[in-house]
Amino acid sequence: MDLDLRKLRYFVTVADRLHFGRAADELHIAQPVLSRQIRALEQDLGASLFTRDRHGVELTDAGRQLLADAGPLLASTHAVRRRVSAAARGNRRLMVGFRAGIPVMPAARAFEDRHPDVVVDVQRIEGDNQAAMLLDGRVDVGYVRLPIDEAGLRVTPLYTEPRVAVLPAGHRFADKEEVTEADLAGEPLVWHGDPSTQPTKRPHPNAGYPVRGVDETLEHVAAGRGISFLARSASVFYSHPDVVYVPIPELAPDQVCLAVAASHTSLVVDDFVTAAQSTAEITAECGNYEMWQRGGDAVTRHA
Amino acid sequence: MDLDLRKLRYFVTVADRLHFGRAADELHIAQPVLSRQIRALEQDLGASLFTRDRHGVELTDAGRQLLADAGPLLASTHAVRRRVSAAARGNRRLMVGFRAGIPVMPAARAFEDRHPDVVVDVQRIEGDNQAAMLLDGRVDVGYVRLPIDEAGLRVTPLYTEPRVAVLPAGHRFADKEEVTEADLAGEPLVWHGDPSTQPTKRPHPNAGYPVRGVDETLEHVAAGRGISFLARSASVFYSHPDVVYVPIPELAPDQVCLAVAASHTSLVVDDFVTAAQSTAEITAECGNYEMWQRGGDAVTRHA
DNA sequence: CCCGGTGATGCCTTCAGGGTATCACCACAG
DNA sequence: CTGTGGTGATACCCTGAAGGCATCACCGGG
Repeated sequence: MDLDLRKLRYFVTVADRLHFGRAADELHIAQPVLSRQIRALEQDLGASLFTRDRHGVELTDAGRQLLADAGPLLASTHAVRRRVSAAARGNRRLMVGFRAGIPVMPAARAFEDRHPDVVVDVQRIEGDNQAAMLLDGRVDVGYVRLPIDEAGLRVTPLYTEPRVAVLPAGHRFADKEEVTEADLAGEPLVWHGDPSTQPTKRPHPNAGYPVRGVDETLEHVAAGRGISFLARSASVFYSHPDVVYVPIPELAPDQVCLAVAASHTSLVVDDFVTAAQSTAEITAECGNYEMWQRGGDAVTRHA
Repeated sequence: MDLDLRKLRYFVTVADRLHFGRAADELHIAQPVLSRQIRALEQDLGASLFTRDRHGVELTDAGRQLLADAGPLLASTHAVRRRVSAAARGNRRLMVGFRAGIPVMPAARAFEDRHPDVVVDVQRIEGDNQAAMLLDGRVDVGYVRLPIDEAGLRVTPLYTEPRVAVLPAGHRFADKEEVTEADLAGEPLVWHGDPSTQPTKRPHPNAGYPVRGVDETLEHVAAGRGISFLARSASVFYSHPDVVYVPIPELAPDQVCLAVAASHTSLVVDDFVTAAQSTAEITAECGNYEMWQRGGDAVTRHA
């Protein structure tokens, strides 16, 4: 009758490993049990999920579909647990995640004016975990930068901001007023995020070094392992003696959005989204936040 | 460990009825079983969900949070079942839902050019079921009209279109070129949708008659039970001898969006969204779809 | 003070989920 | 050609949770 989430979790493990024995090992159950559970799941769904021919387990079309759906589904069950526990503790906290350089406090203050009983917590998130943090409920709402996997999320565009190139101090373009993408073509790239989550979408197809967070980016660039790109506002908060920032106006601007887990039904969250939208308009248009207005053109709001 | 969806479904029933005995009856299980299952769920979540004091069961804060989350979660499990079954049948179909008057075929044709192997099915949806149809997978993608409960959905705005007032033939404004909201203030309203799903958000707070679909709306208006409002394009497809349409330019325009279940991860769906966005731009701007470009006053009237 | 209706408890049965031992199959080394 | 290692499937048993039935504890209204 109801989908069995335990079997679904087992399925995900088998689908990842494509090996019953090792999957069972990881799940700390015996292999025969796993075989039976998967078969039961197949019977329940009325579809075979794996082809077990000689030497090798392979996903069927149905299996691929289930694997694609299972992740968000399991994540949202975890999110439900978190939210219920929070509500049971008489939760008056809202966890707001943000990528480096995005100002959270204006929206938080506007929000706390309307909800004096709710405490806003803020927490840094990174490109490689921003979606997961939202999906499993570790943050209620997140200021994210594109690209992001929208599956399971409600994503509201806020504004865009130009990007800067991050170059080692001795770089041949380090003294330029600005650079173009063509100038830097062929340079090895220090890219932001885990290669398994965002293998495409990087500005250059070059091999390079995967990093987490702005600090690591700066260290790698300073060490001469490559160059990188940052949203301009992020560059304001981080500096390194052996690194320089050079505007690269040609590069597509960084898009800042507000994201909420699609399963997250809460008036409090909705109110924060509203507050964030109006304060984003103010920061973008009036520039009462210094770093937005630093040099160059004002940040443009994204339609 | 894993959330138990059976218990969750039981919980939803109890939370709806606020009565263990009747909930058990509806679930076709014995009442003691239900009591134990709910208690087990409370223990599993580490939170009490109901206050069972004398004469009445009441939801706690945690229970309200769980009730809000449980619906989308259970719906998405049904959606997963549907999608897996579809994939197992070697599904090459895409079910597209649409509200009355929204042209689907341009996007469907553009989509089928890119996916000759996929058959696009279209299906009418209504304001009171548009979200549910998407959430439980009965349609893969939906052309919806706002307002819609965005929980569990990814909603992409497409365009807006003006609305018309729907008046009985003998109405005092039936011969006007256009009317304003103030003109019609105080008129009883035939509103679209189930009162439990959209009790707010109607243009007027008047009492009125809930209906499903455009046909019923016209019947009620023709019978003199009230007036109503429609997107202009919807009015093109439906006529009634005793009903006239009058433009009401002042009223906020109807917003047409494309919605997808947030849990629905599929390249095919993403491609349809892309196709819909570009064709929406074309229909809105170039007017190769007649009814979109009809001049504001060219709305059809029926004496 | 009893009575009807509520949800909770106690006890039993059934069956799904877990374990161990083993089989059937196949590639490959000797 | 045959043994061997490694794969997933099958057989069989045990435990615990879900279900049913009977009953209790509680409380408001005659």
